[in-house]
Amino acid sequence: MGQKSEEKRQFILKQAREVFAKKGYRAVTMKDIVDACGISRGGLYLYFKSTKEIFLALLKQEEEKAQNRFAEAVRDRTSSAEILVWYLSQQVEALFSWEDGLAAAGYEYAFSGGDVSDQTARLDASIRSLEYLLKVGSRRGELVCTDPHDEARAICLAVEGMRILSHTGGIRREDAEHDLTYLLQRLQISQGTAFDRKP
Amino acid sequence: MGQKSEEKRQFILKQAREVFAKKGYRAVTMKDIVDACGISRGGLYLYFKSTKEIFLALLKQEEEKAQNRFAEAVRDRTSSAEILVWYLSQQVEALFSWEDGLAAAGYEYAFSGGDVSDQTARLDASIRSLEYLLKVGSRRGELVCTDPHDEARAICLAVEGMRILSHTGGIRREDAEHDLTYLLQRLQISQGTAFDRKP
Amino acid sequence: MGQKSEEKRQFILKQAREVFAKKGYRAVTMKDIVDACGISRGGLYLYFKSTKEIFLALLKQEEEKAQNRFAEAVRDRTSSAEILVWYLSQQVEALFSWEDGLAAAGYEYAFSGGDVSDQTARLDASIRSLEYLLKVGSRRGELVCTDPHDEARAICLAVEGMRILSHTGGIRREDAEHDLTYLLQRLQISQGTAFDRKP
Amino acid sequence: MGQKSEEKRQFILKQAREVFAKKGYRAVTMKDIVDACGISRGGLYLYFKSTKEIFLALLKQEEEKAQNRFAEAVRDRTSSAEILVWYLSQQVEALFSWEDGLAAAGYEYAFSGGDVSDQTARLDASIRSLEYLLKVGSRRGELVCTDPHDEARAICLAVEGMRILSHTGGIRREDAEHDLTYLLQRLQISQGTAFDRKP
DNA sequence: CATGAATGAGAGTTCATTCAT
DNA sequence: GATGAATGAACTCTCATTCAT
Repeated sequence: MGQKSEEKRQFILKQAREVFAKKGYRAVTMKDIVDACGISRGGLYLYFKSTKEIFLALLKQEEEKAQNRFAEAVRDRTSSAEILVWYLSQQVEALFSWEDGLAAAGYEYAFSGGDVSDQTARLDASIRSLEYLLKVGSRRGELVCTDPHDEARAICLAVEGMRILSHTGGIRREDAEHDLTYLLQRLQISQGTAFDRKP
Repeated sequence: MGQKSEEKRQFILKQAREVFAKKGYRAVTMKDIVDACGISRGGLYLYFKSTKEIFLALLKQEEEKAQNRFAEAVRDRTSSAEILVWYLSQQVEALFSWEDGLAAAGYEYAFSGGDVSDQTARLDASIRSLEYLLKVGSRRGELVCTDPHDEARAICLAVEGMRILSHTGGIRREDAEHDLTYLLQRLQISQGTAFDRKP
Repeated sequence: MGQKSEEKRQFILKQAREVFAKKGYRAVTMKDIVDACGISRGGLYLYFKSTKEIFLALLKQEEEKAQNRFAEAVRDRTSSAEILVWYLSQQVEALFSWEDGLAAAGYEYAFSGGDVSDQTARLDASIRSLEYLLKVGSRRGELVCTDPHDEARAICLAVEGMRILSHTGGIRREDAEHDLTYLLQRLQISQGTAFDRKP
Repeated sequence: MGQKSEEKRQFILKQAREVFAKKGYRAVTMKDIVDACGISRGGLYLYFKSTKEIFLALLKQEEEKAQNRFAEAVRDRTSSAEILVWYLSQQVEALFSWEDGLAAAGYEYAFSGGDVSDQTARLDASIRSLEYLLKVGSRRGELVCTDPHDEARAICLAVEGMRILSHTGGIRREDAEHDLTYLLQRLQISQGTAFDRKP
């Protein structure tokens, strides 16, 4: 009807995600995805007309997930510091799980001259969220931060650094967790909130 | 073998660098390099047997340059804080100039499953250098840093974040400079050394 | 079988005619026709099993129209010369209108090794009609023609030449009209009949 | 050197000519030509990048031949009538020989929206040549023609008609020769020159 | 009757790699 | 050493045709 079978479309995206996670962006061919899905060459073209189109659809899913992530962190938590800790910890965890599988391909896509406005927007949103938490937390005395905006940027840059390194094998999970702990320590988050944080 | 050969080899690398800087890693074909060098297809194979081999040779050159960079920062400077400021400023500057042209291709190479031990080593060296400067500077009272190792890592991660963003268009030069300033401010570097820093 | 079917068949032919007129013969795909008709792929196959079959059906319609054309020219006209002038003028006019839209595709079909007996028959019929008119007109003193058969062929060949050129852009409407006038002049058609000819 | 091997280029064109003569324009694939030449897929692309490019090269050759044809007709002949007869006879002969093998493909190319300026130019040149011969011949009393320009057009149109019919099987060689004879008769070419004409 | 998702053969095109000169 | 024509594998994309619903 509307878009062929939405179910099949989702199935293709699911399989394609693994392919992109394993091979990056540029190296992926339509044949790779056809093989991963066990469908025919022509069949795939009924749903997507290029690897780029598939990848963009995946990035869109990614974006939605990211938006949910913050909402999820806020739910059931009252202290800003708590939210902050949970939000960042969860992000760092994600780097080393299948959840961040598309990041490498995403960078490659960006290098390939793809439109990066989505990714830029995501980073900006992340910075704003953090800034807000720092501001509120600071006002309530849950943490110490004289310059919420710059501090939010600094933290996001460091997380971004962890992300790229996690995908190139330049950093191990334990190190990343340790580094995050250090960043949080500097905020002098009052005890009681900080260390029941693991997602 | 002969001297003539080495000269040509260097010429090829020089031309290839531009190609990789412009097209990334995966998109580069032997033909691209042949065209950029104005030599014959077969001729190129006498020196390198794949784009990968060429790229690895370029990475090796990069590494040597990076090593020199710290040595250069140290030369003619006595204050640790001064060295630190100069070293970091220069790195951030590089991100937005041709000097960092291979970075994007380097990431792509890493994503492609290439050996990243060189790049990891480079990061480690950078962290160690920073840690050393922080330790010495702190002892001499030029700056404030209670945890040199973790702080060095935090700064390097942020710089790494700037690097990737600078190549995907996610950050502008002014913002990066501002962010670096903030990172340095936190070290409370005593006045007089900090702001004559531009490379 | 049913009346409903025949209606749809005609609808398909009507839409297909436009497609063939626009894209020629070989370039037309079943998909083109499916799209032009707004029906399903499978649906089309219920009526025609290939583009060739559709095109043949269209050619058959053409043939019927051509037969009517002469009958129409004869109706309400008594002078042979008048009929002749009207018949040829109308044919030349047709070349530059949608009426001859299938001609280009028809040639292509012929080149593709399709059966051309229909088209040959059409030409022969045209020659015979002309020959008859020349004979009668000559006998009645309405025009001058010593060799009706050969003259009929000569005229038909020239019209055929105009047809192909009109479709390749090799001749303009005004030129074709001028050329036809010249051919008619040679027959010395007595004044009074010749120049009220436009269809 | 300049254009790979000119010899091979000519070889490809020679083989391709047969393919186009047999299959028309649109139906010809690069693979057809590759097979006809016994070379590799990639090899062909070194010389031509599409069937269109090959076909255009062939049309260019064709054009050169056509130019030579008139020059050849003029050589060793003094009477205009003689030249005219020879020139036209030879053209009609060509229709039924391998010499005109590309005509069908040429029409198809024109229908496909290809650039027809060359073909139009060729027809114009032919008309001009004929007009000139008729004018001179008429002045010298070798033939009778009151309207050289229109007559030249009429003859060329008829020849064009013969051409298309010869390729669709709509006319036989004998008929075409007979038709040409009729066209020449009308010019009342004085005996002695006309019938030693066969090329 | 009618639909439209699915198939797979085949066309176009590019490139790493070889090899005779 | 150096050349560049030649090869053939691999990839993208399109369509005629089928078939379960």
